[in-house]
Amino acid sequence: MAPQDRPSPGGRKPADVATRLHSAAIHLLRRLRVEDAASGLSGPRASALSVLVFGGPASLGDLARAEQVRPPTMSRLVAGLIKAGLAEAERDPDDRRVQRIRATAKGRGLLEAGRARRVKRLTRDLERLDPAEYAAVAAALDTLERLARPAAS
Amino acid sequence: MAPQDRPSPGGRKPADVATRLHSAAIHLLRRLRVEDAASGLSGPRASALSVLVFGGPASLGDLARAEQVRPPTMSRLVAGLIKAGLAEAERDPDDRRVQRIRATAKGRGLLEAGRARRVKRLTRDLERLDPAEYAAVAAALDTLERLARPAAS
DNA sequence: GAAGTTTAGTTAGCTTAGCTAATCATCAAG
DNA sequence: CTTGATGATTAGCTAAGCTAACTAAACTTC
Repeated sequence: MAPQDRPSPGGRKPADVATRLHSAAIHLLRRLRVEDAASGLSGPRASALSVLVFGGPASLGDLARAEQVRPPTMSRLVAGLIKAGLAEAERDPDDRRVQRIRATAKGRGLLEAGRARRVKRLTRDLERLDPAEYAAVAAALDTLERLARPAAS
Repeated sequence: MAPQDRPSPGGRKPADVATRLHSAAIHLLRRLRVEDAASGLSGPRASALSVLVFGGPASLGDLARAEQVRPPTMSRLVAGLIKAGLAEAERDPDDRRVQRIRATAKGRGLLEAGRARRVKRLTRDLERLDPAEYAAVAAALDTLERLARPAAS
């Protein structure tokens, strides 16, 4: 392993911070994933549904792009969501090639419940931090959100 | 977007911080995932290989637990890695039921290259932050790593 | 306005990844 | 030496990913 690959525990250089932040995000989500089994929703379906719930109605192509997946894949994913009563689709009257897909109340409810379980667990962990640590996380949030935004480059 | 979906922008309550942190982690990784196509490794394989590279040799059961996957799934995943020359396995001499699986030099190289691409992109983004934002992220790192650790509860 | 081009989605057919159930092999206890 | 427990594999299914090829609708161009 080359020397610069060691994240140098207290490293402040951007490459070190990036390495550690990347790893922390992976492990944080992996840990929270344990809660997902309870929802009955597969990962890809939950993820697609969340785009509909938090982003509002979208076309199939929009969804495919958002999920970084090819149109045929999203086509079947959406078909599954519709069959399960979690989403519904109608033809756009202005351009009858496109579908307007949206979450149903049932879909919204299921997704919110799943997300609530993950967030609840994370909330408990945050409540156990000492005040200084908690403040550090809270203070970094705005920036983390900016880094997470698609146009962050 | 429904009103309750806005996580109360300046929210400092643990539940708000948890919601925003959760969402930021998801979107951050989704954005970095764009870099993964170049590695030629599928997500699950890359993830399993990373456990071997960063955690050292492990048994098949260890890997399955780490990846939150059933043993048969990991069995096939490992078979794929071995066939591709990225990992190798040998029987544990003390208990010949268990396999000791480890990454090969080729596997390590491939994984490091992929991770390097993701980290490089994140590094560029970090370098564009102004000093105060950058400091806030760096200051939160230790705590974020603690939250990400399996035993964080 | 008919012909060609582009764009949105779907269908067909393949591979990979996930699961459960059943099996094999080895180890540990009695 | 049998019995039971444990690590891993095999068999066989469904879901999720892909590419290639297709349909349908909407533009463009003459």
